[in-house]
Amino acid sequence: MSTAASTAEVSDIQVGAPPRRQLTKVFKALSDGTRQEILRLLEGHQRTVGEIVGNFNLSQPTISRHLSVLKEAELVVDQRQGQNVIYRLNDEALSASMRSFFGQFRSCQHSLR
Amino acid sequence: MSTAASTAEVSDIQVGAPPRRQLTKVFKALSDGTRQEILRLLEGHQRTVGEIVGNFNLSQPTISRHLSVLKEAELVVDQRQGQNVIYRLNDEALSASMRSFFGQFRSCQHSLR
DNA sequence: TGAACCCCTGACCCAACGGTTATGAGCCGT
DNA sequence: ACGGCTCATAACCGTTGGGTCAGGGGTTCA
Repeated sequence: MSTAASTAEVSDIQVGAPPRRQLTKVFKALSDGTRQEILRLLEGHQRTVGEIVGNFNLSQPTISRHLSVLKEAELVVDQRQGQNVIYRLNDEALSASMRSFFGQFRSCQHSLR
Repeated sequence: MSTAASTAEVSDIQVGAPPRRQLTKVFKALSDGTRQEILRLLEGHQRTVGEIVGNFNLSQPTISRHLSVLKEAELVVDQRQGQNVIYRLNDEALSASMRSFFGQFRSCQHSLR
């Protein structure tokens, strides 16, 4: 038992951390350049779908699909506001996913606070 | 300018950070459960292909292709040793990718050292 | 109610992905 | 040189993924 935790024997997984299936969803969501770009757009600002579409040379349905993938991965949150639907980053989920995956690797723990 | 760097005005991108195309490769590589599992196997130990195959109910060629995807993403490094080929984690690339992507988001910067 | 706007969903197409089997290349032992 | 072991690659197949266009549901305003 090298790095044994307190009570549980196999406790690689932190409490409150996303389960593995969800983590795979997250990486699938991040594995597309357009979706990465969308996340960058949402950093800081919340934006309507139309605003997001305006930043790409892609059709509105295509962006809508990307957004639903990001929502499924819980990386973004949407909220209806009149005619518009506003998307914003789900900050907690983003950093939780990051910590839960990369925390498994010694070389990354150095970089985690 | 909260965490402004020295000279450059727009320096979201760290020096020595992987370019975006490479980052997408990394997330694509991470977006498969088997490949995530392989990385966990390689944490700490280096292993031969045969040892890795022994941990899955998948054929040797399948694992071999997964390994080549991970290698393309520079998440692992291989090295011939006699009959065997030994794979090990590429620690630097892993943590560099993590920092370079998640560093873009305020909510994640809190967790980065 | 109806028109206009914003966005999502369905149906479809082609490319990419993950799995398989078969085969071959590279390295050892005898 | 040969046989056996390890691993990678080629060819193939079904599924998933990302794109399009067409259409429809929700909301606002007159």
